[in-house]
Amino acid sequence: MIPTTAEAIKFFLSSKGVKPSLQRIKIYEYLATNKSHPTVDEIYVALAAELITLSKTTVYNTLSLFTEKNIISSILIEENETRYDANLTHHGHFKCVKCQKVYDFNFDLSKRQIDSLNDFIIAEYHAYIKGVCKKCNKT
Amino acid sequence: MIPTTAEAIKFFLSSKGVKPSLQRIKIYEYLATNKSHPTVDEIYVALAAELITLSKTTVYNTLSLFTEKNIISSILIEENETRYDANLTHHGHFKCVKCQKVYDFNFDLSKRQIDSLNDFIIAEYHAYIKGVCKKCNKT
DNA sequence: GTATCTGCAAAACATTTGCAATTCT
DNA sequence: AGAATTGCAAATGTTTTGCAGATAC
Repeated sequence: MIPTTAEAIKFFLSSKGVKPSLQRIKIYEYLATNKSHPTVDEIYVALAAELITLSKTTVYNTLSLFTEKNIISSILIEENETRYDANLTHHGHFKCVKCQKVYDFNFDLSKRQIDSLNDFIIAEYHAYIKGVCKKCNKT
Repeated sequence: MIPTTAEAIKFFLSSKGVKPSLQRIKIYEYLATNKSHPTVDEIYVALAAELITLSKTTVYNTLSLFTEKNIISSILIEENETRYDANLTHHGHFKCVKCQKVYDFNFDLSKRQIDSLNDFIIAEYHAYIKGVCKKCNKT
């Protein structure tokens, strides 16, 4: 399960070899409680209200560190924006080209046998779909 | 089949409603004959030798136009680099984190039933995997 | 008190935009 | 000539880097 309380996050980050500074805890907490797959900017804007000295550099540093340590994963759906996800279970992402929202969908590419990749070492599986979501489709 | 001769490309682009200028033909030809999923820069550098007045703006314009008209597709595997592919059949991409090469693999996400996306309109399917390729794994 | 972490300012890239020159018919 | 295309130069936006000050153990 993904930890969501400050205490649990503190413990979780420590267990991954990351010192749980206030900034790091808050950034992880934001990712864990907002399943919106936010961009760096979204995280920065949301947290800057509370952490008034927060810099974007710290957000970048922290997200890179988390990604390296396999604490979160980065997802690519749109050019020139990287999004982040605290949910490390295998799943796909759907981006609505109208409302820009990113939805999760149930799909595990790792369960598929892919013959042409025999003898390849696989580190990450990603699946994404673009289109128009149910809501936007109605309007 | 993907056209690869200048004549065939000329005809193909016209059939898609795109005027076949020299630059456009050369850019399409590069994509059709180099299955390396090149970046904008790779295309530009490769063609600038021959088309000495070629500008990167034209490469950008042309690739955007091709993507809009569904003549090619853009693929995202790495942050801050968009790659392009003239092969429009459904398939996945594998990027080797050592040699940086991008391989195709056989996989068609569109054939999978994804229940959580019922009533969603789907425009594009993408699957990509990162890891270490067979060759790099041996060395 | 020494390592690490944070954050400002500047740099580095990829991509886009405005616009003038060129090309095609 | 008129419309579309090309390409230069400048602008934009995201991410990275260098470094100084702050913080933690």
